[in-house]
Amino acid sequence: MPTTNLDRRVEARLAEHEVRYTSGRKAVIQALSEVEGPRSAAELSEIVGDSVPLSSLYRTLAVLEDAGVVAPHFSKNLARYELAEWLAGHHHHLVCIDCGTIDDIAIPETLEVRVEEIVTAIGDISKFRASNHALEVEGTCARCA
Amino acid sequence: MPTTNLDRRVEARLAEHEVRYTSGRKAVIQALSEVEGPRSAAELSEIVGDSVPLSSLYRTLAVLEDAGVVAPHFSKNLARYELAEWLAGHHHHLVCIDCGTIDDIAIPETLEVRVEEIVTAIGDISKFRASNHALEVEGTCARCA
DNA sequence: ATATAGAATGAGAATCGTTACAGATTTGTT
DNA sequence: AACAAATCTGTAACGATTCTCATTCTATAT
Repeated sequence: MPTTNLDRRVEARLAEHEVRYTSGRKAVIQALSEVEGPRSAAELSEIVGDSVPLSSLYRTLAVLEDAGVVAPHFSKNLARYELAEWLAGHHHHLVCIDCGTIDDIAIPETLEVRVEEIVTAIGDISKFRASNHALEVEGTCARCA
Repeated sequence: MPTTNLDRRVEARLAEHEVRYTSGRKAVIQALSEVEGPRSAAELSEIVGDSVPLSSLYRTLAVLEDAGVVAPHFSKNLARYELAEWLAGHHHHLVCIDCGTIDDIAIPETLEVRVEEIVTAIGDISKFRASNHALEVEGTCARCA
């Protein structure tokens, strides 16, 4: 089990939260780093196999979420997890209204700047202090089209 | 039970889908029209009381969603419903990272146009057919600030 | 190296929100 | 009133998630 750069960053973050970077947690991080978008516990279980039992998987996700290493997304009554933005980079979401799959999409800097301008404007007209944002685009994915 | 303008619009929409606008369905619509943001089945049950049993409430929400009268919103493993955008108006969401509350926010037309341009651009660079969108702004709400 | 304390694990039971089922009731039509 | 279809409702079933607790592991002190 090689220690990647990602591993090092996760380990450091977990250390701040005084929890260990165990092999089960490593397996989940590894799995999440290999897929495109958020994945449910069941989907992750498919990937990691018997090495991480379902009950441990759920607990692992809770620990990782708590430490800010992964972030949950909810759709169709089920939670899907992905690496937090400081690990995966800022991105937006394409949500398929047919199959529920969520794909990440990073947009060109020029567009991103325009999104940020809008978010700033929203902060100005509301009593809300914005710290992050995501554009959720709903529609039909290539597979369901 | 007076028939409001909202009732008439909902009734027409349901008629298109060949379902009736019964008193239970009316009660749910009424409840949703009186609150600020999305509400879960349990929360709605609190409002409508015994007049709509929980199992009926769930089925009612399914019927209304099917007809496009209400729209679900997922967070923390539970579905919250609100009136569809053609009834409540297009809006975005302010998600408080502290208390979890989601507030609706409608933005000025000039900003909305810019959001739509960005969504269109995203559709162009991906193989995704966008039908709707929502800007999810994360941050701290006035109460938690 | 070994002992020890705290952290982490794993199998199964329990819980929660939600859906499916089936019989009873209501509605519109004739 | 009589009928067929739509709707309702209590209960059972279900899937996703959380909890429990006995066991295993790990870091640290000795």
